[in-house]
Amino acid sequence: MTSSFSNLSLAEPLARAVAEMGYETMTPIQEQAIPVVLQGRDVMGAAQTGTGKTAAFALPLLQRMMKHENASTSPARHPVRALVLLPTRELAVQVAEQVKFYAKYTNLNSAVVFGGMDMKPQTAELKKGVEVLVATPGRLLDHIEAKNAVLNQVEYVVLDEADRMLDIGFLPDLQRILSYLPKQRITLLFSATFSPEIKRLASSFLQDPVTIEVARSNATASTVEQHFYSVGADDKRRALHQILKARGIKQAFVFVNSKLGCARLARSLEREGLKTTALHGDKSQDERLKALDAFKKGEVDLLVCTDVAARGLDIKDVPAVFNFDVPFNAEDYVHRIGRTGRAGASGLAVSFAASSDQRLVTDIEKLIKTKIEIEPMEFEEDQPRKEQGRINDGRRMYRETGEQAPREADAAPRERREPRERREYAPRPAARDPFFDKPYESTLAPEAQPAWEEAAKSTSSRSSVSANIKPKKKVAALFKTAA
DNA sequence: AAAAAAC
Repeated sequence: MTSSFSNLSLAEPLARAVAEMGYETMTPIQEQAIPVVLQGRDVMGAAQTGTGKTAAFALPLLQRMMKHENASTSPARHPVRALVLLPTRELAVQVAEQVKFYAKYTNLNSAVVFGGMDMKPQTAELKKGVEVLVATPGRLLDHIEAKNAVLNQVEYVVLDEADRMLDIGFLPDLQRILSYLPKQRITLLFSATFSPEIKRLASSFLQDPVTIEVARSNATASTVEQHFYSVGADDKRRALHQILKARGIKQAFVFVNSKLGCARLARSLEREGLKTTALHGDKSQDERLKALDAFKKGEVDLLVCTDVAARGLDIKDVPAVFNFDVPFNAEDYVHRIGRTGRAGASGLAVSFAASSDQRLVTDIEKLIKTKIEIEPMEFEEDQPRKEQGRINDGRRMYRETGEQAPREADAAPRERREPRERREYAPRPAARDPFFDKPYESTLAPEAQPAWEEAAKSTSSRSSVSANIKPKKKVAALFKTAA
């Protein structure tokens, strides 16, 4: 029997917010996780994308915090009692909004801190006193080091998208953050994907955890129709146009593997008449938030993005996801296509696989335990390919039709060009630098060292390679090219 | 083969 939120006997202020949200029946992950979190147990929770994981931890957490209000401190001060960590800034914003909504009738304050934006307003917010802090790792460390955030009274830590937070790129920051927290605390990990290694690593962060798996982890939502088409790189745009048209798709995520590819594709599609915006990590944070907002409001139809948008983003009724490139990690496939088919809605996921992507497709097949047929892409006849080539006067022409492209001035207005972006796309070859001749020294703060060493011991050899070794590899590469 | 996360 599925149970409703009303049987939960949530505190009245929370029940009111839940009702306002329109929630009635709990999703399976909510049904299973909420009672366990209310008991104060550590949790490792896996559930498919789009099934309400945020509410599954936020509601019971707020409920407990209301019950044990100011248990450990004087009422005059508001120390951070719950910390929620996320792997991208946009996700931090989204989760913070949700937490704020659930807590709106309680006395609990919440705030969000993330990089790419001015420190000052965040600092001011923190000084007011915040019980629930939502954050991305780097900026949180900044605030900790600036003594804007004191975390020694944290009772709850949530790692959302936990497998990402524990991966090699985030682990050092995460370790440092955890080293500032009391050892006695409740830790909650949530994700749609958990590899066996990550599960093992995760258990070293948890005390006697309850594992909740409402579906096999790594499972895709059954409401998403998935297709793989065999398409060469040059035909992908044509294929995209055709499928959008044939299936009458109004809005879609279009995932690309690199930031440069993302910026280029967005520009091409815009020029080809599609309402498009790009979201990737080389844009300013302001532009990132604006791009996402425009897509949410339906002002643009296509969000061309990197994996910055692969996880967690909850946008209602997006009917389709395109993998313009097959993702390098099979897990990212699960997360990417999880942007559609949310909350029981139906969705379409279309991936373009070049022949060189065969291995990646096999990886995905293994992960989701589903046979993938790569279908041939059949193009409608007499649709001339409009490939553009440079001609002498610098103007462009369409190769196959011979038709000349409009002058820049006549063309549709482009997005404002960013000089910064261009610089980063054309890095100069690295010069030999005396720095690299010195042995690498850890830049970790001394107080973080023990935690770091502990992590190195407890993780697999692959994970322990992280921050210390990488620079050495670079050194080796430099010597090779120099020799 | 890349992206993300701090200045």
